[in-house]
Amino acid sequence: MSVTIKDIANLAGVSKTTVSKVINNKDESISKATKDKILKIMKEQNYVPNKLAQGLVTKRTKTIGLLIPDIRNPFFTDISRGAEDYARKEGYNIIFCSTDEDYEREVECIEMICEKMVDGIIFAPSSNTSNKDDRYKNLNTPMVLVDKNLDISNSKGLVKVDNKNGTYEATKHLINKGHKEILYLSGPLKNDITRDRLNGYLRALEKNNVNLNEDYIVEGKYKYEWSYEFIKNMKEINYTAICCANDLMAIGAIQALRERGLNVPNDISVVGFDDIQTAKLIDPSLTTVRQPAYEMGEKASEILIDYLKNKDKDSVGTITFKPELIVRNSTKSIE
Amino acid sequence: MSVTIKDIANLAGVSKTTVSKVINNKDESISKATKDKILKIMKEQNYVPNKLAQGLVTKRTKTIGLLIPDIRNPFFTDISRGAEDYARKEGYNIIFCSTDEDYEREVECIEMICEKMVDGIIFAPSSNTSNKDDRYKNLNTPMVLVDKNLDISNSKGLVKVDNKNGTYEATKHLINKGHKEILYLSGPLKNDITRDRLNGYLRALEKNNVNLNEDYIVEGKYKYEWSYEFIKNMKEINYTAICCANDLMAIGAIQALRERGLNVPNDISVVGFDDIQTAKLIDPSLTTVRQPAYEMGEKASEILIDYLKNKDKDSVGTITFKPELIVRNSTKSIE
DNA sequence: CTGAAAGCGCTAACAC
DNA sequence: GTGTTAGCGCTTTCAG
Repeated sequence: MSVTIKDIANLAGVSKTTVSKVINNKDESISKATKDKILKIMKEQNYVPNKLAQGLVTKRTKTIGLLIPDIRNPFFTDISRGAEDYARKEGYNIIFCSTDEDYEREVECIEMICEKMVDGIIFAPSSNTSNKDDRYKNLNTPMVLVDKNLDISNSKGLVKVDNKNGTYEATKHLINKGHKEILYLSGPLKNDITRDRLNGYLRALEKNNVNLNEDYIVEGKYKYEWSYEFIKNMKEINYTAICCANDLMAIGAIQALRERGLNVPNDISVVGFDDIQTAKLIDPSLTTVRQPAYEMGEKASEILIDYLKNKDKDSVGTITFKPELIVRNSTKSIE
Repeated sequence: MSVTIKDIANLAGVSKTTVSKVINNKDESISKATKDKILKIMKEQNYVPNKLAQGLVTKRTKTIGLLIPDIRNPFFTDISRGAEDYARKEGYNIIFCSTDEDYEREVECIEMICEKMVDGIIFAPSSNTSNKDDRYKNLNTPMVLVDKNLDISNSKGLVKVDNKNGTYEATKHLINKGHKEILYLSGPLKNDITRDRLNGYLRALEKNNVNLNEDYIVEGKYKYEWSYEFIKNMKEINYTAICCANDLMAIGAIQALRERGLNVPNDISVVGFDDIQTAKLIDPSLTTVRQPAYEMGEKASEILIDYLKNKDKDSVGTITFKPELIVRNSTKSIE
């Protein structure tokens, strides 16, 4: 069937060992003549070394597993691409699994992936995964966590984004533009990330001596439809700006305001969070907070591969990325 | 280090063979007692069979390679997820590689992936990849092509979308609404897909006895900025509808029309192609043509895995998916 | 400078 | 019902 190291050795009239050495560039001790000969034959025969066999003896497969909730979520799409690009540079491939935030699936996927002897795992746990759980305990495959921490012994680092800082900057931006009545549309507060974002809003008010009006904080859903309905049905619009926990909510709010005859940004300013593609395409384009997802993916790969290169290394701890405020046309100074 | 089949065999006081048989469910001939014992020990020891070793002897790794231009392109994101979901159901994992439409990278990635002994490859070639090239020729890994055909011997099928039919339906929709002056904004015509889409437009006119005005066909770029500038700078708006080769162009056109004081859909109707997320979020929401990317990914996986199950199977030939017209608020009957 | 031999963890005939 | 043996394609001591 396909050509093996043995075939090359026979053809070249040398031993497998010698061929192996040139494959792996451990050829200081091989004469130029035989080396060239082997190389030539390998090329002619279109030989590619079987990584399975290699991996079996070296215990390194040069592939890493990527576990994310859903590749279709743009945040994770970008993380994946970042991870892939860094990995490729280092000669690694990526096996990916979408877990749909499903606990059982996470466990299944980890098992599948470990069987394949990946060298390491980049894992973005679902928001429900409990820290208490010990199902990942027996794992000795090294892991880098993304976005959410887990108390596991083989973790080599955590890459996350400073959500609090994101809404902090967004809110500060509004305050700097003279807004003091700022509605905050939050996602479901049972979730850490959601709470961090809310805290950023609160902190920005506090730091800038803006009074907090509890009524301005509304817990909702991370959906266009939710914010649209909410704003549409509000009795009174007694604020000059809205800070939203994600872009979809911001876009829904803008649409509802428009239908109520209010202009964004002239009457009301709106900021979002995420910087989805739509943010720059709508009218007015949306001021929002971009998460450096691609860079985070790269970093996760980097930490994992660095560790793989030097297994004495300790966990790098938590690497926090700062989100970036992108100012567009949905926010405006008051008056 | 990690526990092997040998350890289990020793612990259970049986041979590796016996353990192997229960691992692979070839246990008709194993007594219930020993089977249970082995199972119990495997569980206790947290044993997972090493797929590398298995693969080395069975010649099947249960992983498939996925080669796409860019995972961040939503069309390919959805294809990937479809492929992944079907593959998982069948016990396969996916290694993915983004090629950035780069010819050299495609070749590199295929090589990397073949070394890892994937059982098959799902390949969406870059638009520039020439049929003439023979670099993929020596491959004996089976392949299913997506979106674009390639003349390779080991192809087991091609999954594509009927682009022509897509613009045909979109144009027909406009004609049905009474439009006769329909501007067509095309992408770069060197590309097959782009030409197919244009042909759909032409065919719809012809079939419905609408005169073709050559001036209505404009070759541009698949970008928001291009159509925005183009419409913004047009001397005369002498049409009642625009059919765009993708959604970004449609959205750019709508923005430019708005800035020229024209209302969509009251003054001008606009249709797009792709159904990106933004399409339903903008105001007015965009009538467009959705490509069944997820389903295409599933199908590609299905074809490949079917073949893997029965290697006598011939190529299934070309499977063509019909795009779906999604009618929203950017189109309206004339008068 | 090169090769023989052992072994990675597993499966698959074929005996017993 | 269960075990023996050979071998998948490769790397790695260790000799020569």
